[in-house]
Amino acid sequence: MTVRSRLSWKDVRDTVHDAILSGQYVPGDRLPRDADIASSLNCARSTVQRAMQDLSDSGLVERRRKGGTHVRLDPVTRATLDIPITRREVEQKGGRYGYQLIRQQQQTPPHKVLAALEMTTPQDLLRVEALHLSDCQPYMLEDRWICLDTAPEILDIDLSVQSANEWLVLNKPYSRCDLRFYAISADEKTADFLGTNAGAALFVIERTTWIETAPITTVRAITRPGYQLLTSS
Amino acid sequence: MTVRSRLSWKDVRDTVHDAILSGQYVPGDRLPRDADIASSLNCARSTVQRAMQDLSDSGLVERRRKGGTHVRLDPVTRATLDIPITRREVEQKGGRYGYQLIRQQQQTPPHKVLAALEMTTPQDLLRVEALHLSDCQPYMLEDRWICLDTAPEILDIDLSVQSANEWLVLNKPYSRCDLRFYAISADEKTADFLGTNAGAALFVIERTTWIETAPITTVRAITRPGYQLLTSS
DNA sequence: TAGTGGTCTAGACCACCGG
DNA sequence: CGGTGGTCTAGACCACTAT
Repeated sequence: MTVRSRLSWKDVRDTVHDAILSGQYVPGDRLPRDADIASSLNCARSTVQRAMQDLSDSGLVERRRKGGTHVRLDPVTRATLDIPITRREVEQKGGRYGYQLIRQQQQTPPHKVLAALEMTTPQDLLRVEALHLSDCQPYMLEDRWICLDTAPEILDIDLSVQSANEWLVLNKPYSRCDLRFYAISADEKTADFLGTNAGAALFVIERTTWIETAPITTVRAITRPGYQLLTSS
Repeated sequence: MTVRSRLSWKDVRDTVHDAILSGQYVPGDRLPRDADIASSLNCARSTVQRAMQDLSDSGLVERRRKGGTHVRLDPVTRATLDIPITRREVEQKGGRYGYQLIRQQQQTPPHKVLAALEMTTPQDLLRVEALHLSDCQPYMLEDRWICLDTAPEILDIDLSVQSANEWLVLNKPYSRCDLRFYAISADEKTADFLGTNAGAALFVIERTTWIETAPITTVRAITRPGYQLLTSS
């Protein structure tokens, strides 16, 4: 007799995952009830629950009360992205971080910015343009709008020393964050800042954050040529 | 006396989250032990555990045995992306989906492709080039390499009818997926397929999948001008 | 080695929703 | 209405690691 060690929820998850990978269940199929899986694998139902929760989170199965658990008909590729503070990103890639404040002034935002922030009443925002450097080479150009109602303390910060990116992340935790990725052709001014030629294809990250419903900031970060964004494993 | 209903783990999560948002705990601070939070909120420790797990998953806190739970020093913006089958993506945006097979042939992959698939021994792969359409307009150009050892059945599929994208997703579940995003300048041929001009900035999605350690496919999907990728949620 | 998070269990009740 | 997943509890033991 071999003494089997207790099953962990990861074991259960992998068992079910393997059953799906092997074709034992195909998209649309209904899986056994949690309780049945539990008794057939000889573990507690809550262990199965934990395993199925994980499979559900990763987009492989769909669960509904009474409806049971089904292999997703339309599987999605679900990925997690981690976007660190720019300083850390540069340092993690082995570069020496540098930072230049380009411009900082209160001004009336264009409608596009108001819309991104989901603001209804127009009001002046703080606009900050800055350049992040890696080993003294341009790394990322950011054009940021900050809501002074939500983050008035930013006016007391010397943004030529500490980047708005860093100050905000450390001092203004958000409860919601929208991200948007796309490509643009560099215009003259942008190309100049990033040390490339007008027309170069650049990767852009737009990020807008709120605390509850109050807008904090929206930023358009234009990366240097060749920049790539990877999933975090 | 009001009778308080039982606390859910989401209540606990929000309570702790709010304490951090309000500045009661700042980055680096140590939070109370789960057991203490449990008794102070009058719920079970496993309820607190569930809540803290969620906060940890979302990148707000860091947990270590014996070390306790700390507010993350270097908060990351953590986002989840859902990338559906291209046909679904087009349809969800309200377009009529179309598909054209451009070329399909077995050939020796360049080193770059081998490296992406983490293959050591060179061997012929199936290369498939295809164009996805939305309302008869070019939507996405894909250049795909498929590993015939892992997915030999693909040779029996008529890829002029069903896209490799769709067949693979439905029939070859993967256990690992790498994604990579960047921008390129359209070359003549690409511009022609996508109905734009050479030099246009295009957003590119590269995806490579494995089942366990066996490579399945790697694909470079070049999107039409103006394409944007958004976070789910 | 001792403190802390991670997990498992068995049981109970609830919430949702399909038939 | 009844079946299914979702959650809470109380307790136990384990695994990791800071001290």
